[in-house]
Amino acid sequence: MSKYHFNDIEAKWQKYWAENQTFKAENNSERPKYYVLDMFPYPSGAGLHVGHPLGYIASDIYARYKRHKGFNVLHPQGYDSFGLPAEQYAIQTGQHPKKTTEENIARYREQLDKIGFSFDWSREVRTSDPNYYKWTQWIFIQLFESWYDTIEDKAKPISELKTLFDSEGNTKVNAVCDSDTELFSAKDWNAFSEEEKQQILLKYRLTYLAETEVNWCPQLGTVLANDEIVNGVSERGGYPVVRKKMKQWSMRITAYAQRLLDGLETIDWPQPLKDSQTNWIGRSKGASVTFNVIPNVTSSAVEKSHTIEVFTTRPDTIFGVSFMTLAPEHDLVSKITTPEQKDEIEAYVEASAKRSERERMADVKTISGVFTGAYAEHPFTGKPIPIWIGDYVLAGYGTGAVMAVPCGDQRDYNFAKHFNIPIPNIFEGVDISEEPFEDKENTIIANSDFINGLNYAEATQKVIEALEAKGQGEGKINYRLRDAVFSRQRYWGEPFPVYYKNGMPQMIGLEHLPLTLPEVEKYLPTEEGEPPLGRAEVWAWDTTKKEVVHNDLIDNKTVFPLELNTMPGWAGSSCYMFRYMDPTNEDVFASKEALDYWGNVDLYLGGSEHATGHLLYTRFWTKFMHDRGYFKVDEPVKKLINQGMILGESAFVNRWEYGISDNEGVSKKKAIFISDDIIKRSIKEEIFISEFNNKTKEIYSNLISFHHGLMLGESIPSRNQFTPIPADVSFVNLQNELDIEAFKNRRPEFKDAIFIKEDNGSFIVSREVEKMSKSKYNVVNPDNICEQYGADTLRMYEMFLGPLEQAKPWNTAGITGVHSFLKKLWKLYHSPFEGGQGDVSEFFVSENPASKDSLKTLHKTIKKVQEDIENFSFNTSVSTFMIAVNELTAQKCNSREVLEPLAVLISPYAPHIAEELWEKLGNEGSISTVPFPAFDAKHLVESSKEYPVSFNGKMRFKLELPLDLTPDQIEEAVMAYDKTQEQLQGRTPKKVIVVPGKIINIVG
RNA sequence: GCAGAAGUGGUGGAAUUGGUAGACACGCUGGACUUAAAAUCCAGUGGGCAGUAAUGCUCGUGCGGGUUCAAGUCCCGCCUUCUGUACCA
Repeated sequence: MSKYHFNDIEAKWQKYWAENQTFKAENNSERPKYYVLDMFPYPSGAGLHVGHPLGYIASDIYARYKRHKGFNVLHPQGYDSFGLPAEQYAIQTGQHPKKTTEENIARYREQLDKIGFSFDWSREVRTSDPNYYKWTQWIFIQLFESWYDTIEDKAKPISELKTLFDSEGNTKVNAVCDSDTELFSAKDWNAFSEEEKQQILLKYRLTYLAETEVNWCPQLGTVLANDEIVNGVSERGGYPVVRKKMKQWSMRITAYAQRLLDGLETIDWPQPLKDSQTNWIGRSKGASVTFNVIPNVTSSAVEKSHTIEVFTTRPDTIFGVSFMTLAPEHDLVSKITTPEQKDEIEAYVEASAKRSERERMADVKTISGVFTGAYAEHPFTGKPIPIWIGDYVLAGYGTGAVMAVPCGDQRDYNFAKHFNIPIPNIFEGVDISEEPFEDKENTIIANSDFINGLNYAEATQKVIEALEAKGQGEGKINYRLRDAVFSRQRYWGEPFPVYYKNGMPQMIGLEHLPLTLPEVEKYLPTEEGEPPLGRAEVWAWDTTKKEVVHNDLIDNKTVFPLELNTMPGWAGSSCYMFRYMDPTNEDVFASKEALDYWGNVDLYLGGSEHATGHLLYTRFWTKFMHDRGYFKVDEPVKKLINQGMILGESAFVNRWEYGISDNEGVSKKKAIFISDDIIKRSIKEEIFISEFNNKTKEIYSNLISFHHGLMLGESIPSRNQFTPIPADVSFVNLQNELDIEAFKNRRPEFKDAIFIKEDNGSFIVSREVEKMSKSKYNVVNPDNICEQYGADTLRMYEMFLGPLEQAKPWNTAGITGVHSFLKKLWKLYHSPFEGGQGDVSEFFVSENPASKDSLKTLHKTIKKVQEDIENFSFNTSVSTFMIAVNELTAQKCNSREVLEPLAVLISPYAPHIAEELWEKLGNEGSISTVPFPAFDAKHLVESSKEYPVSFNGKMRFKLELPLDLTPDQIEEAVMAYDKTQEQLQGRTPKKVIVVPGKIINIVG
């Protein structure tokens, strides 16, 4: 006995860790804290594939390393367990999403446990657990009860705002609010009805209910946030998205736009991720300008005076305005359109509303628009400017209207050219007959009254001053970021703690939370188009009994209807990292002591796909919680690393498209699959048809006669004569040979297919690297790897694949190298059993001092591994371990002095084998908190160096010299050396470069 | 279009401030052990040329220039691939 029985060893230690709560973090500790967090997993039905644990393994190594370094490490894990897939599955099967979610979590847990992570499971949270979402609802109420003060630049309780309104109205209040908020005095305010007051306060609350234009996805039956839409279709499922007006809860994230930008300076996140947040927030500096619409006396439609507000980044070009364009959805469109233009405008508005976002994006080339018949007055020249509508102007950005300056903007230029609108030139010495002049750095303004001859900056300044003097504009900063829609018309999410009294939302008292999700008989919207919660029969709030009661009791006096929407996926994941600090606290979100002790996350590992969604919302909520005094910190994550995706190597069987189309159609066509090596060879050697014919004839002679004539062509083979059909990678071995029977069983439609094989009888698939996913049949499961090679091998191999941040394909071929490394490591601690046979050996370490060489190996390994971990370069430390074990094996090292620290060094990477060896070495307890071996430079001190000697930069030979020589002595020694003279062949060197301890270069 | 990252053997990848390019591993080739296979162990392995050989020469880090005694690494100009993002006024 003493082979490396990894299965037994791993099961033993996983059990030990669980029973002894080895990785439980303390909220009170003398040791310094360190918080390592992983991406919050959504427990999908497909389970984990080998790509998922990559980041978890890296963070686990780091967490374990930090424990060896004496830190109190918080390394929790939990589940983001609300979400669409479970609900879609529920709709299809009728199973409660709670049930499938729990099953999926159980499977995830089993898989995670097998890999040997050092999670503190006592802190597990699940977003779908009422004890957890109670606090999500609580945060929602805090947001509802807050407004944003733009002077102090922080969120404050709404009660303070009411006090201000009581005493001075809203005229002097500096707050973030809806753009249509009207001004009122204290007197007005006090005269308002309670309902009117509530209506006004909604315009200030950080979460508010409003009629907003949303992205509606009919197939998913819900609205989506901007970051949930990719290329105009839903991120999940890829369904079309249309624009629709709905009453929705929104989050006033725009209040935090500037702070979300500024905060990026303070955190150590990858630049690309910061860049994408910066772009998403989209800050641009310019001015808002108000244009007065010229009343049209002949038109009854234009009676009132209207104004159009626009945002521009180029106030300096204001004299170049030759028309204005409104988004088709703009409120003014119906009000200013003249009767003559009415039909045409209405047709255009209707057509553009029907166009999905995707269509609009797909065709950016087509220029379209309609003249409204109305004119606006230029603020300086007073000239009339025609007002158009066009869908190149987006309703959602700025004010949904632009002052068009065709000479200085490509889109305005295209529009003007297309509709023959004049293009006045306001740039000095620039030809705009072919294209606009968009370069603001080299602008000199002309034909522009009081700003002639000025550059961009000067002109902008002057124009803003002039606009302010006229009361028709001001300098302004605009953000692309929109308020985030927070309602989803779905079942499987957090219920809002909200009921409606006269249509006005009311919060349920904090002491009555959680408001738990009701039961429904179906997970679909109601026939009336209400969300699934509309099907719940017990879903009304009794304000006297303070409980949820049957809908029949609704009287709108004491019993009121509850909100039917649920919260989006990001609700539960925006503050979870803080709840881990005190996850079982029933009285508060987390105790002040716990929040203050742990602060924020020191290291987070996750993919870059959450850049503009989850990671932005998390920063927003954290800043909000900070403002309201709950969190000491205002950023959730100090350092963030994006792990690269592990890609799958898909396998394809190549179907020969031999072009048969008999009278009865393609369905009769027999599938012929051709082994990939034959195809490659055929293409290379141009032996296409004859080879296939011969092979086909052998296997299925009837086919030749059946398809006679079509097999005889002498066309030159090419790849496009073959269609790659995906084959499950589990049916393919390391030699790319397909298990044909297994393939046929999985794909019955090919059970009669013909397989043209290699001469040796094998069938070779072609390979392609793609994203790993169930739909591509290229998923590799970690469980099988753990079973076959062990978790320690899996952990080390995932790290060995390459740099953490880089995307890389998974290829199981290399895993044997890592596995045999662990076997060699094991062997190092064992010696042949006396009188035994073969590889039978027993544990053995000697107490004798280690050799100088072995100590050198150990210490250079300590140095390198420590540096690697701190630089997150885990792939290189795996190589370092291999080198160390190879060297120690060669040195026949069996000394405890070296082998004991070696086990500690390797334990973050391969914890199970390290624990086992640690125990065999006679130690008590877990290796996990043993101090990391100290590096001692004295073992690396050398007395001589084998210098590479170069001639004109090319290394020719090596020369061993003592390290204590001066450069002059080195030069002397080199020049005296035979080989030097041989190289020089009598020439005298021009120069000799000596870098002591590094290199010698002889020039000449 | 814009922004970012990356291009090194048959493959994954090393090379920390410019200083021996290809560490480590896979794969492949040869050998040992075995009836055989697996496993294990040993040796070799960037291309080309010369040599029986030891060895020597030469070309080589996407392409073209440059700086330097010395460039995968620094500078300038291109090419390709990937990843975000896109009518943002």
